[in-house]
Amino acid sequence: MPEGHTIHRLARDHRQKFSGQVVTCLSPQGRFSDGAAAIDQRQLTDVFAHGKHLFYQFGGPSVEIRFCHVHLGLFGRFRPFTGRGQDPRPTTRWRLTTPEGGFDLSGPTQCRVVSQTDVDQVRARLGPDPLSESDELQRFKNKLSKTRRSVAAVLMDQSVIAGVGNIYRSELLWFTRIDPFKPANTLDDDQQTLLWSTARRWMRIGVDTNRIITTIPEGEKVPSRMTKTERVSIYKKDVCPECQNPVIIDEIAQRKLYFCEPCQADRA
DNA sequence: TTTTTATGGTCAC
DNA sequence: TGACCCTAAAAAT
Repeated sequence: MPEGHTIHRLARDHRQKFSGQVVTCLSPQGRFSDGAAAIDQRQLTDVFAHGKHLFYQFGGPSVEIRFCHVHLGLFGRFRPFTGRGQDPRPTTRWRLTTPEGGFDLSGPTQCRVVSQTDVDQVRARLGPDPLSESDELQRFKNKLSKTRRSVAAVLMDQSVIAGVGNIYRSELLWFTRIDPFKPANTLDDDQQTLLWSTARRWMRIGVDTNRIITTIPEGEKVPSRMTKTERVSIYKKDVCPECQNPVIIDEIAQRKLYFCEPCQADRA
């Protein structure tokens, strides 16, 4: 489920539900036993996200601040529960419980207890996040102008733009009518700006709805009911909604890119 | 029932 | 570029 919007939504939900509370932590699977013990019975003081990375901050009186760093990867998943919850499935890496409820985490690429320094190091490697409150358009432009790699490859590079994943990538390139193979440093100012502002707009919708929706015109309200096919324009589609030509599937940066050749023919 | 696929990322060569 | 890690649901058989 995870592109950046999912992670930011999780941060918001978990912060609202659990921060301020003293939590019980376990690792039913066993692979996170030491980490869980290190944060067990501590107070959760904050939860925040940067790109696809999630950070849980633990304080408590007169103890060193610790963080749990979570990255869901492709398979990671949170399952919330109320009350005491069911017996965890055996793959549950981390169970966090408060008196009202908690969550089970399974399948993450990363789930480790780390220091403030570690958090800073992870974040230093990440590029600007379209979901950060401050608008980092200029940083994004600088990153783009420094590489000759294709724009399709670069949009998946978390050090260039943190949080965009494979669906948003295809959708962004189609919406902006940019040729996916165009070198990133040949984009003009309008293209750079449109990519960034569209990512910001879509991903904020993504956090609010907990879904990837890229078909709402700017300024319009998101309908309460939308089918899967209505939510995106090009990803996993057979034909281009603009010109009806067949959608091309190609692998760029190890992931399937969906695009329309005639509509995105703006070669450098 | 088995195989494939998925919104991700790292490391070695 | 390929090998590998992680898990679960959908698709194929």
